[in-house]
Order: sequence, then structure tokens, then C-alpha cells
Amino acid sequence: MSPRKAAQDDLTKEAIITVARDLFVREGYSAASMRKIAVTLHCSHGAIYYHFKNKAQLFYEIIEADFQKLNQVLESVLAEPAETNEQKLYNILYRYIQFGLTHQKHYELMFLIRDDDVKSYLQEGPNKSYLHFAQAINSLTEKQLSIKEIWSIYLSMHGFVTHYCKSETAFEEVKELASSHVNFLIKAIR
Amino acid sequence: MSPRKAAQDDLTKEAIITVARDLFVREGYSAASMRKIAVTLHCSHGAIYYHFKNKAQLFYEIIEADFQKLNQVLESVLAEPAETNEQKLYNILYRYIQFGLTHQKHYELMFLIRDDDVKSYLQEGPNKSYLHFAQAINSLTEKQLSIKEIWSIYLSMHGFVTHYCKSETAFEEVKELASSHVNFLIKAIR
DNA sequence: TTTCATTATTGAACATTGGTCAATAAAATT
DNA sequence: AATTTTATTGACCAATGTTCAATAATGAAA
Repeated sequence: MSPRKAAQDDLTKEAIITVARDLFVREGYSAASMRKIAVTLHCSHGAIYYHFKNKAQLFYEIIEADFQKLNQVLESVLAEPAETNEQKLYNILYRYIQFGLTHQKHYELMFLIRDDDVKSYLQEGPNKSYLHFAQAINSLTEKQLSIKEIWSIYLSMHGFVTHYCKSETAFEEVKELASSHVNFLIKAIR
Repeated sequence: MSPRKAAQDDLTKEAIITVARDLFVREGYSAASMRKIAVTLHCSHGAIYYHFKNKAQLFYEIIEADFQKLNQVLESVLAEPAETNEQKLYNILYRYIQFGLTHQKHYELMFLIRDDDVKSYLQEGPNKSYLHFAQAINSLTEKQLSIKEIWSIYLSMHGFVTHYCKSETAFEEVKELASSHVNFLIKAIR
């Protein structure tokens, strides 16, 4: 038997996360198995359970980081200079779609996973991202928008990304459509 | 061994579909197993494979019927009397949300399943339903709408339903929100 | 240096899954 | 009565998530 690796290639949470994220993104939640992750890490699948309670927990830690990335995108657009507030608003919405469609698998993992195990973990991430989104929109519109209107905009954006994530269409292929969708939404609040 | 049932309770496709639909709706695609279906049917799981090529094929035949149901809903709203065309337009959109949220598991199976096996089968259903939707909207608006605008409306509706399907919120709980979302969209094309 | 406790890793084992297929019996046909 | 067709069975396979006793590597105490 060989029940242990040398200390030098200690199995760290970091290493597991790196490999697991790649596999989750490439194959999705259910197809990415603990055993496949273990093979890439050159360790046994059991070892992963020493560092993470279960598959859902491992997934959760990965996806939390992705939400932070989305928040960063939104913040950076807010920080960018733009001619008008409406231009900036357009940018925020457009970039949200761009993020979703250039990280489709991530978006899917973040917002579309329906696995019961996972569901109990994911709460804070989506909420926090939405707050960012809402606050940005609120700060960029002259007319005071109702909470419901902002929520409608968000859901409408989400619908766009969701649909093209499902059909696996690249952002490049639908950027004109994205643009007109955003303009459509802006028209609704003008 | 008892390699066959009496003829009277012959295993029909109909019987399998009835049991399978119930299980798919209650537990979702992946959790509903062929073996569970077989137990309820009092047959072996192997027998199901005589009638259906595989799980995805069984799923497909079930879900096709659901798309027809959605189309019926849309048509019946079109047939209903209403004060104005705008009122009717409101009804169509509102009822779409209602359908989605009162048949959440169905909607999920119809529009949100990401399983690779299933993906290859599902094409026609969603397309046909969208055509119904688009045609209805087109017939109800005075101003000639562009294809893009109609598509934006559809995606925005889809986003609403998708979100509340995921959080498993009952239609009753969000009917006011649904109403304001629909009004929000109507405003965008006025 | 030797002992001992802690920490990390292994892989066998379990239950469950979708799917295949030879065996076989019931039903229909000749 | 014999034969063909049709439907059903359940053993079997490979894969999954998860658990856990066994065990080795490590660091601290003696």
C-alpha cells in the first residue's frame, strides 16, 4: 500500500479548487465527478473529502469567487468615464450580457443550476450581485425608478443571457441583438 | 423466474408515460430514475427500454405534449374576448407567466434542462411555441413591431419565469410582480 | 533518539444510476 | 400442434457520490 503522498505535493484546497473549477466549467456540475478531479490531481477521490464536506460544498466555494468577478465587472464599468449617464447605463447592461455569454458555463453554474444539493448553499452570491446591479442602475437614472422597474430590467437581462447560454451561442454572434435588447429596456424606463 | 406479466396489464407506452411524467415533474430529470419508474409500474427497468430507446427519448415524448399544452393556453387567450387589443396583449403575457409558474417543473423540463442527452432531442417544441407567441403579439399591436422587439419581450418574459422557477416561488406570491413586469414590457413598445 | 499524537491519504465497500442482452415465456400465426 | 413474433426479466456492466477503517507522514514531547 501507499497511503500517503510526499509532503512536497501536499494536496491543498487551492489546488483542488483550481482543478475542480476547470472541470466544472468544461463539463458542468453533474458530469464533473470527484473521481475525475482526483485523477487530474493525482490523488484518490477520498482525499478530496478530507478538504471538502462534499461535492456541493466544493462547488460552492468555487462559485462564490465567480460572483465576486461579476461584481468587479459592474464596478469597473461604473468607474469608467462615459459621455452621459444613459450611456453608462447602456454599458452596464451590455457588459452584464457580455459577462454572461463569455463565461457561459460560469453563468450557468452561478444562476441556472437546479441541483438540490447545491441549492441549499447558494444564496448570498446572487443576492449580493443583484444589489450591485440595482444600485448601479439607480445611480445612473435621472428619473427615480421604482424597485419593481429595476427588478424587471434585471429579470429581462437574465432572460437574454439564460436563453443564449442554453443554446450555447457565442457573444460575438448576438452582440447586435444584445445591443437592441438593452436599448429596448432603456426605452421602457425613459 | 416469472418472465412475463399477464396480458391484461400489458405495459403500454401510455402507462409508462403517465408514471414517468409524474416522476419527472416531482423529482426533475436526473433524479427520476428508470428503476423508480419501473417500481411504480410493477415491471423491471429493462422492460421500459423495450418501448423507449433510452431515458432522454422517454423524456422527449413527454415534454412534447407539454409544449402543446402551452400553445393551447396561448390560443385560448387569443380566442377570449377582451376590451382592447392592449388588454389582450396584457393577458397573453400574464398568462404565459402564469403557465410557467403554475407548472414550474414542466417549464423547467421544457426550457431549462441542460442535459446533453436531452438537448439533441429538444428543438421543435420551443421553436413552435415561440412562433405562436410572436404571432399573437404581432396580431395584437397596432404599431408594427420589429422582430427584435418581439424577441426582447419573449426573453424578458422567460427571464421572469426562469428566475421564480429556480426559487420555487408560487405564482400567487408574485402575481402583482408579474403584472407590473408585463406592464413594464408593454410600456417599452408603446 | 524514541515515542506518541495529530494530520493527511488511501482504497475497499456501499448504494444507486443508465444501459445491454441472453434467456424465456406469452401470444399470435401457421 | 408447431413455430414465429413479441414482450419481459434480471443478471451484468461501468460509473457515480459518499463513508470509513487502515495507515503512513509529520511534528512535538520525552
